[in-house]
Amino acid sequence: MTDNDTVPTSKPTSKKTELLATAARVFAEHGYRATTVRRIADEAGMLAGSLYYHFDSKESMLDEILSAFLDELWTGYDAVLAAGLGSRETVEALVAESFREIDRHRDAVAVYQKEWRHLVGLPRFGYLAASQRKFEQAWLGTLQRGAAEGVFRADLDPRLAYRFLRDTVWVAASWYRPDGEHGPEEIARQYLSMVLDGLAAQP
Amino acid sequence: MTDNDTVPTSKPTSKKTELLATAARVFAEHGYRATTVRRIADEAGMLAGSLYYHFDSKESMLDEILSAFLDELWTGYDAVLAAGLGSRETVEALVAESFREIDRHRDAVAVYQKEWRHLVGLPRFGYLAASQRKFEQAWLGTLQRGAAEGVFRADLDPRLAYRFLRDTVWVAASWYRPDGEHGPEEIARQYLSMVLDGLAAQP
Amino acid sequence: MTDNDTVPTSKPTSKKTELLATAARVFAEHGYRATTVRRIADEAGMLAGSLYYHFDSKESMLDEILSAFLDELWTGYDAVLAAGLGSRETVEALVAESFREIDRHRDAVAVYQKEWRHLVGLPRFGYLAASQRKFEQAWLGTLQRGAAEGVFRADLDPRLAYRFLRDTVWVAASWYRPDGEHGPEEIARQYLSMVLDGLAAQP
Amino acid sequence: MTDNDTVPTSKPTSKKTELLATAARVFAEHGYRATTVRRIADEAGMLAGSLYYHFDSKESMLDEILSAFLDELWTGYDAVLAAGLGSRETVEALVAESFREIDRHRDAVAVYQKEWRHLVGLPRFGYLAASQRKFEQAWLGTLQRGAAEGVFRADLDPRLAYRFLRDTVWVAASWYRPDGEHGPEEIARQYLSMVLDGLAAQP
DNA sequence: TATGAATGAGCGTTCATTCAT
DNA sequence: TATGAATGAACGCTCATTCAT
Repeated sequence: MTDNDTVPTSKPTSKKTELLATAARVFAEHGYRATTVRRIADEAGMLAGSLYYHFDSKESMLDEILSAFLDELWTGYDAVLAAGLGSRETVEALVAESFREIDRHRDAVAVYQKEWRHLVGLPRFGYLAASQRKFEQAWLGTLQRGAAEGVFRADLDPRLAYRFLRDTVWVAASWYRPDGEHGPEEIARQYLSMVLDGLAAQP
Repeated sequence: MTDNDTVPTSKPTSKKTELLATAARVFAEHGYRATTVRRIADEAGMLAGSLYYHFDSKESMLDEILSAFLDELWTGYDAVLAAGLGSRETVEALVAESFREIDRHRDAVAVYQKEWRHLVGLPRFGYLAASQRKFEQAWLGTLQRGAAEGVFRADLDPRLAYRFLRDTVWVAASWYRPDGEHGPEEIARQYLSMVLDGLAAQP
Repeated sequence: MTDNDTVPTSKPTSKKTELLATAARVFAEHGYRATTVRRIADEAGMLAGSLYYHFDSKESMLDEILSAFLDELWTGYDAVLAAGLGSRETVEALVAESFREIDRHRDAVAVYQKEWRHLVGLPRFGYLAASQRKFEQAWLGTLQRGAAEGVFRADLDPRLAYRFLRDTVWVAASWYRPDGEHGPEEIARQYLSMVLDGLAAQP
Repeated sequence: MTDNDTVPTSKPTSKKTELLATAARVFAEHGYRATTVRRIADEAGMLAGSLYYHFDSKESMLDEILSAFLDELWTGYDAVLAAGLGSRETVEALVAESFREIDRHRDAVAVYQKEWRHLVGLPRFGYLAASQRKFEQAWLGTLQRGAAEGVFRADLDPRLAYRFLRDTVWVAASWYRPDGEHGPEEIARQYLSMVLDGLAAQP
């Protein structure tokens, strides 16, 4: 019996996963283009060339970061959408889920926000466009359903309301840092309060 | 009498101004880093080296684009702030002014949004930090004044409300395109309606 | 038993050292400014960009060439100055050491001669000025000591004599090529004879 | 009667001559390659392109600077050589003439010293090689005649003595600045004393 | 698995030069 | 005579990528 027989007991975050986390952090901080693969390697304690044992290219790192994030996002979103909630409860649950994803994938979200516009046209990143279509259907559909039911205001351009809601939530990724008093649930609660009831005092 | 006799009545946009508009457009579309000076020159119909007759560097183009935008922005903001309006009217006027600036400097705003985080630490762009401090004072002060006067809700974290409002307005630059039905004033009106009164139907 | 069995006995001049020798040769021949890094790379059998694996910049090549030369020069000079020789013997030993350095670092000396005036003001090359001050102290001090002791003529402007001696020796680097009959020791001997006793026939 | 009628009374240094003096000064200070034509134009108070009304190229400025200097040098040298002096007096007169030329054409001499090696191979500057051949004949011949006559030491390699004398005089151009006490004649006198009689005290 | 060394395409920039005005 | 604007070639340098070891 040798050491090789033992199963690793520490959580099996593979080297690859660690490298992706490092890359995501640097991409988020400096932008994808401005990040050199040498910089990623430095922060990972290896030489630039060595990364190519783990990844085909810098672009494939970006690809894996974004698709991993979107996979998790849709796992959460799909669960909400399948739960058969009312339209207001659906919006609340989607917003809460969004802030939870921002909390868990902050770097990936920041990278996504910065880069999707330049990537969406590339064949390799075709899934971004697909995700965005599905995303818009989910949100816009919920808002329109709510407007028809009298839960949401009917006097607003639904597309404008959709963009307002979408941007308002996701831009938070650029500054949101979890701390003692503002966990993702608390941020979500306050955001929902602002978005649904407005900033103006009730008369 | 021929056209040649007339003095040009359209403002004589200098070559430099035209080049800055071209550069801003390309920066906005592809990002500052990803934009090559050869690309800018191509779109301006000249060779890359020729740009250096008009500008010291690629960075100085960016500088001129951003500072021209901020100068105009503050001209508008300062007028609003000096008008002695009530806090709600001030917010309405600032939002309207913001959409007007987005309309007139769409490319510059997009560049600003994408790049300020990487620029704010550079000595040359120190004015960005100064502008941001002044910006926060203006908005946050107005929101707090309104909360104290009972015009805005007092149960919200004012910093969160400030960020919400700020992001919500400026992110619009990334998708807003003026068209027949949605001029900047109309967009501002609808945004204000959402932001102040919320998306939920009134009970 | 083949050649492959023998351990290389020649000192293993590193790639970096070889590249510096190549660079020094090209700098000496064409001047630092007129030398392109592509030219150096060509002569080293690589591409221009590859040089940057070994060096930070063209300027750092120059820096390493000059500081390596000055280090060796001062090793020799310091040994002479510490030997406690008489003033005439000190001059003779310094001249001999100088020609030995010219012989071993001919390219570096030529580069030094051509470029020091443009470099001495740059912070990076501050050590050039320090070296020159120390150099002048060593030579001028020795000449003045010899004049006081009656070994050297006392009717000459010492600063003029210093410059005369300094230039006279080092300019030789621009034409000196070692050959069978004129090794550095022989050149030094004849130079000393001219410098100390003059060209005129003794009456 | 108008101002236009007056004949210029100041010496008619043409614009071209002024520009050449400016160019020579900048070439001497920074080197030919490192000098931009824009810099010359700046110092002359015009734009770079304007220089091309006066000169064909940057190289032609260099050409005119060097050939003007050599013309004057040879006027002086030829007069000395034609005077039928003894060999020692010839050497003394040539040295004195050299320092006079250094005094009057300091910039041109400095440029010559720095650049001749890179120019001598170019067809346009073929006259440099011709001048150098003639120069060597004049000096070497005089030294050899003097050695044969017993005026100069016969135990020295004449070529070495020639180079020693040549370099020793002309390198002075790199540091010589005329002042109250050291005019060209005084410098020449002291140099001749060192060169002919040596630095050592007479026994 | 990782390294050391190199590649090659492309980047921002410089600069001598041209030329219509 | 001089200017303003442009050209085009070349420069120093960067960087994603490759590959023998």
